[in-house]
Amino acid sequence: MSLNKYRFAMDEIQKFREYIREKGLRNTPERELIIEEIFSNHDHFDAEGLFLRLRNKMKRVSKASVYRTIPLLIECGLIKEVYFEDGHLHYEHIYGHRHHCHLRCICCGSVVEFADDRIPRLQNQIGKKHDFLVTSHRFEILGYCSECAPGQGMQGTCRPSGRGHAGNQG
Amino acid sequence: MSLNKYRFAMDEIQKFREYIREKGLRNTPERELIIEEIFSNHDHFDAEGLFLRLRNKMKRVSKASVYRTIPLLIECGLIKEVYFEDGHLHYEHIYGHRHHCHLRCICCGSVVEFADDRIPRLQNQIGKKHDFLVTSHRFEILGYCSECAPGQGMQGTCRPSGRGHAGNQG
DNA sequence: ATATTTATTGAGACTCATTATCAATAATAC
DNA sequence: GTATTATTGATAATGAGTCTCAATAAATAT
Repeated sequence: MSLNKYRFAMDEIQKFREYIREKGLRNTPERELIIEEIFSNHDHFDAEGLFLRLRNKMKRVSKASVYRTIPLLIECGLIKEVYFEDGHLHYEHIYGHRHHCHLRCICCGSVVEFADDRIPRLQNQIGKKHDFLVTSHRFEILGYCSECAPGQGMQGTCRPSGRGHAGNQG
Repeated sequence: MSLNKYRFAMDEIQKFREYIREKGLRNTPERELIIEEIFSNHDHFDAEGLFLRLRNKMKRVSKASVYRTIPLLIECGLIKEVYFEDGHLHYEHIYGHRHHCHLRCICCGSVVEFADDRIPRLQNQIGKKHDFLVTSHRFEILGYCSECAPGQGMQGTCRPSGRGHAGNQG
């Protein structure tokens, strides 16, 4: 882990500690290990994978604690859900990503991140119109990546989407 | 079921029959019962609820058949996934809805549909930019509805989100 | 009509992600 | 240091969704 990354994780741990204190909860080494692990990597992750990464590094944290910590991190805004695929949720942490959305291949599952200034504007206008206090949005565009586009021959590599079906959207 | 609604469902069943034929599959009364039930109602639905609705109307269709039919209906574009909440996916059928997105209250779970002409345009521009053949999108705005907005007193009615956590998004 | 082929069905077993249980432990407040 | 009580880990329980398999029934050919 680079010095930089470590410093970033420290900032996030600090934010988490404050949140915990405000809620009258308790700070624990297990929770800090989980946050450090999340912020040591910029990829999307899921609960099981996170648990295994910790275990492989000999950080003893139970699966139950991983599952219990994720909602706390969501509540304090350090991570967010990005999509439901293969029967479970996938998350990402907020550091070092400007706010962005996802373009996802419905064939091979590959994901491209994108950002567009018009999206937050749209979000706010629509929220105002319907009298919602908007906190966030999720914009996901689905289709075929260049590798998987029909008629390009690469379709054999596409895996069927697993449990929960990540299928088409109108 | 009004005459009108019945006619609509027939159109959809027709579309489904063609899809089934093209794929070399077989049409069955169970599948037709499932489609009729879906199109008899304009609300969002989930697999379990659909199964129970059928059962309450004494239409004998097994849960397995419900689960097996849903992906077929997604593939042929008659229904689509709208969100993952309370540990499972929720769907809607396409009839009588122009394409729209959802504004969802992260507190009480209420959903408002909205449509905006700028969204499909955005989708296409972004798809082109990243060399994706776009088929669809899902734009979900999260926040607090007017009933649940912080500082408005109604927060006691908010239910915690269940399994899978429908929590905040950046 | 009848026979043939094979997709579909239903019941229930199974998988696997997530949550609940509970006794032991350990943060925090006093 | 003691009391209070949130948290932990191990594991049981839950529940959504899938698989299995023998029986059934569409579609098609005869």
